Amino acid sequence: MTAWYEHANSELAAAGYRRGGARRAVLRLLDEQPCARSAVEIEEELARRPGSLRTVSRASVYRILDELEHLGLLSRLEVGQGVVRFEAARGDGGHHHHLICDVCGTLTPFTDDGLERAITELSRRVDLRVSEHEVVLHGSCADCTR
Amino acid sequence: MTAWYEHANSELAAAGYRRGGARRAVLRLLDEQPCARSAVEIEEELARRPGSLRTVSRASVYRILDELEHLGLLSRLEVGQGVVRFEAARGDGGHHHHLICDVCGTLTPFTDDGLERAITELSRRVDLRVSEHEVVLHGSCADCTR
DNA sequence: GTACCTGCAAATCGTTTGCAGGAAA
DNA sequence: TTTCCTGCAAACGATTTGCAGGTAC
Repeated sequence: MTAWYEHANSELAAAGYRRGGARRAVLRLLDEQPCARSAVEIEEELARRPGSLRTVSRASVYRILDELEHLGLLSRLEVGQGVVRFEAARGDGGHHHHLICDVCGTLTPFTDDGLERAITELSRRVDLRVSEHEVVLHGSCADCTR
Repeated sequence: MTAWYEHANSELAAAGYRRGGARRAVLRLLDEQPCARSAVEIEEELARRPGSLRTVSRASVYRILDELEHLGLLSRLEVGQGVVRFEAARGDGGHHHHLICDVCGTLTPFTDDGLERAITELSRRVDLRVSEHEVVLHGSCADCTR
């Protein structure tokens, strides 16, 4: 469990949410993920390991993801195939963007300082109060290109 | 009608597609758009002006968008609300990215050379053969911030 | 005990597909 | 006439919602 998990719990408590077993399971699973996951993936992963966590119904997974996103604890990522994925918003330390293989669908995170600088600068000049940004590079990964 | 419209028509002919009235109407509508549109928006817009273009069934809109995307004539954009939007891929001249107001949903195009340079450079070092990229800045627009 | 939390099943909504008639070549 | 193009309606799959029972406080 990382600082994000602790932070998420206190934010939830501060927002008046009660402790619910389903929510804790979703939080812990998301806390372990290296990259964004969809609601269906989360539901299946939780069902796959009844020992360590617990199963959570699909409706609850969606509701929980929605609450967490509204509290700013998750980042939403939409990329290909009309599926929405979420990942822990860990603040500056965990900020990254995504590479997606359009052949196999694999999602990989990456970071780039030059990119961040360019985005910070242009955010100042556009006619929008920018709260978040997201960059996705599409292509074919090493496995699929071979 | 722009060069893109002409180009799209010859690409379609070269790919062996016949001339269909529905496809021409979708092409012309997309040719007029300043920014990405969803299938539903396209269907409604076509139905709204029976004089200049013609109505096209929703299924055909989806099929046509799919064909055009596979021929590289359209760029796909997924941003918020689980809706897929498409816009004419006009080549270097028309390359741009998007600002989205998370309050009212308005989509606005923008361009930035510094951003493009940063992306070109990082595309070289990542483990993906990059074919496209997309940048979205989220926030609240001037109207919604006031 | 009250108000929130959860699961189930039904409802939505964007998108896709099967099929039959109409149009282009 | 052959093959493609379209529309309609049904099918699909992700997401949302209504409702009833369970749980935190």
